[in-house]
Amino acid sequence: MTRNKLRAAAMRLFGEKGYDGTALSEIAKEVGVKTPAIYAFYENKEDLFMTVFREAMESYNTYIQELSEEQNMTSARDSLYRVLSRQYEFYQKCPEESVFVLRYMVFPPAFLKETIEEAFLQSDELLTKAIEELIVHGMETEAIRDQPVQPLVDSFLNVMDGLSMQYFYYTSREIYERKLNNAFETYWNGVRSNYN
Amino acid sequence: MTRNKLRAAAMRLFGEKGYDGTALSEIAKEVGVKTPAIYAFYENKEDLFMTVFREAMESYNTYIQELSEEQNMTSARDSLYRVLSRQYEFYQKCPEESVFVLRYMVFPPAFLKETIEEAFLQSDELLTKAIEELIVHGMETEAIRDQPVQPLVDSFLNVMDGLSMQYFYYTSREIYERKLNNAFETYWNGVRSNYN
Amino acid sequence: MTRNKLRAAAMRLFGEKGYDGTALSEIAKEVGVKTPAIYAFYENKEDLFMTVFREAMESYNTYIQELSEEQNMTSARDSLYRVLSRQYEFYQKCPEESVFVLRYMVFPPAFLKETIEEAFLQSDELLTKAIEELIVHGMETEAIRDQPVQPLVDSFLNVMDGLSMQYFYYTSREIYERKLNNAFETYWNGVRSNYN
Amino acid sequence: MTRNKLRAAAMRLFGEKGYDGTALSEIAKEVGVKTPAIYAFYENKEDLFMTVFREAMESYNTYIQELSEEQNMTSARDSLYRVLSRQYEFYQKCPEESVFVLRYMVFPPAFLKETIEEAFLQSDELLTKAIEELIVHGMETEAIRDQPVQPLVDSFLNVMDGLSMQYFYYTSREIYERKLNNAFETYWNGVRSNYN
DNA sequence: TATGAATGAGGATTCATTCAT
DNA sequence: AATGAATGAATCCTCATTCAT
Repeated sequence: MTRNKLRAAAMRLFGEKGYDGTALSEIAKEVGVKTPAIYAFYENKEDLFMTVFREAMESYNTYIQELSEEQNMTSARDSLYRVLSRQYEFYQKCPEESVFVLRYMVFPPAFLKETIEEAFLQSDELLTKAIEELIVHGMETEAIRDQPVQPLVDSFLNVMDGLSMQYFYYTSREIYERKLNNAFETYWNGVRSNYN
Repeated sequence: MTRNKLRAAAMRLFGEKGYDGTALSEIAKEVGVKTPAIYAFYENKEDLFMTVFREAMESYNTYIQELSEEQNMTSARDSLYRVLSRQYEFYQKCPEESVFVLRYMVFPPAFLKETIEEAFLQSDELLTKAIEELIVHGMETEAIRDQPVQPLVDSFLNVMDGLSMQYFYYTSREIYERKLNNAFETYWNGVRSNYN
Repeated sequence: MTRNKLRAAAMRLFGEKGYDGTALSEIAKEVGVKTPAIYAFYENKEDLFMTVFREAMESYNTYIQELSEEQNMTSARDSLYRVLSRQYEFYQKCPEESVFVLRYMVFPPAFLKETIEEAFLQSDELLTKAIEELIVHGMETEAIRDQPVQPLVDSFLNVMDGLSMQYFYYTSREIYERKLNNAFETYWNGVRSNYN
Repeated sequence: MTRNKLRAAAMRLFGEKGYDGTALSEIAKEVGVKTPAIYAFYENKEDLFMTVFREAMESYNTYIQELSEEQNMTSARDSLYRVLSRQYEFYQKCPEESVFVLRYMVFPPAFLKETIEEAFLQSDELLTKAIEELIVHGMETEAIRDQPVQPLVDSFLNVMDGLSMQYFYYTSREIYERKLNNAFETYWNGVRSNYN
């Protein structure tokens, strides 16, 4: 119980204030426990952080994995849009995990640099593959103009990354949703075939 | 002299390791001076940080401002592309400033949250206006299909933000350049008129 | 069972790393038990230490006591030599007890200073008496030159103390045995009568 | 100034209470300074300890070195006796250094084991050589019976080691001096020639 | 302008100990 | 007899900051 509450508090605080900006005492206090209690569950600050990091990554990867699984029946347009809105959903449902992942993906603490690079590459590959399938499927059904696939994947990922950043500095829901839709629409215009 | 060296070192270190992760002693050491020397030039850590922050923002804003100024003669396509490549140039020429701006734009330390939000909004407005002009110009010359402007601006900014993030986690130059070109091409495809 | 294993582990670790340098958790771990289990058998760290201390002293004293008991039949030379070799035997058979006794005899933790001084004096007296008897016996049989007894006792104890220290910093068996024999030989030369 | 006072306080406290039993705060308090001030002069606790250790060793070695230098004119008996009384002098003049050296020679903290063994061997060799010269000199002048040298060196060192230990647990000056004289007398009886 | 000395505040971590189970 | 959870006290150490020089 305490173990999990600690994990949750750590996720939130590390995400919000950074590794160095978060004192173990704050995490403990948030859980209603004294600092040394943390050491009953985690070896040290790094260990707590790593545990949280792994959990956040897993949570994020799970969400990505599920993309490939539900793609099937829907149109390419819908399923690509679905990717963006699922990402948005994830940010809303798991704001702590999201901030955490984003923060440490881009600005890992020194001791995590390598681990994170690996985790990132792995995650990136998964996502790339999922998007690729959707796009290929779109070409097969002629929703997307026939053309080299990689550029379309690249630019879709670019849209996603852009939306990631923007989620965190446009706090207004409406503005974000507008941006999401507009970004997607332009992307779709750029890739779709002229038949529909 | 020392004052400037301190600013530069602070820029680099605050950017790389974060506000809390950077000790004044590290900054001093990088400059070859003892910690208390810092206090001859800056009131305290926050002051040093703020100075650096203002400088980075100014550097970034200058680069944006210049966008509007040189837009004129070239085609809309070229000038939009120019925006992306200038951003890229900025990242390459001023990597310290870039990391710094990106980091504190997205993850400001608590005491800076408000200041940064203002600075961000201001900067964002500048950029938005500049892009808007380019796009309107593009429509006037019929390079861009006639349509509401805001969505095109939104999605261009989205492309830019995406490229920002990607610059920091795709370390390979080639990959990044490919991604930049692909993102732009898709964007352009999505907005251009069918005449060219 | 556990009680004894704890005692043994404590003996070894307190002897090797000192009172302050040994954490209860180490002792527990060596026994394969969690720290609080110690409190089922011992009141606290001091109590455990004292128990161990008493045991080590008893073990040491027993060995000394036995000296007097077997002295009888043999020649003075042999029985004095026997004292040194029995001390050596003790070090080899009970290395933990030996280190422990030596360490806390010379460097008792503050809270034990008085207790240990008493224990030491008592032990010293026992030993002194035993040696004295051997020497007197040696004079009676004219193996040892007739002369005041105390100086001979003093210097024999000095030889013993010297060998104690040396045992702990000359790790090589051979060197130690050589030193033992040489020390004894010189001593014997210094005290023996000229008849043999 | 503070640096030296710290060294002195550390010498005393480390010697008296052991490495783990001595808190930096105690050392600081003895000097009339707050704990962090220590870090202006020493890297950390180990560094302070090592500095003190080196100083104590040097002090001890110097004393040994001087033995060889003044040996010349005096009789072998006098110069050997001189060694013991100089050792005694050293204990009295530099009680802190003495306790320190003895304690860590016999019971080094784990992180010092190797360093100390080296230091010890080196010191031991110096001393051995010095004693050897005195004894050889004694044989040349026929004060000492002609015989193999090593045993006489061994047993003299044994006497010295014995007196080391005894100095620390016989607190009475008179008793110690008696023991010193008696030990020496017996030793000398054991080695001297019969001519004098 | 720069430094050495010093400090208060705070941070991670260890440890002996307690208590409910 | 043994453990998991928790804590108070203390330890080493870092850091921003001050001040006299």
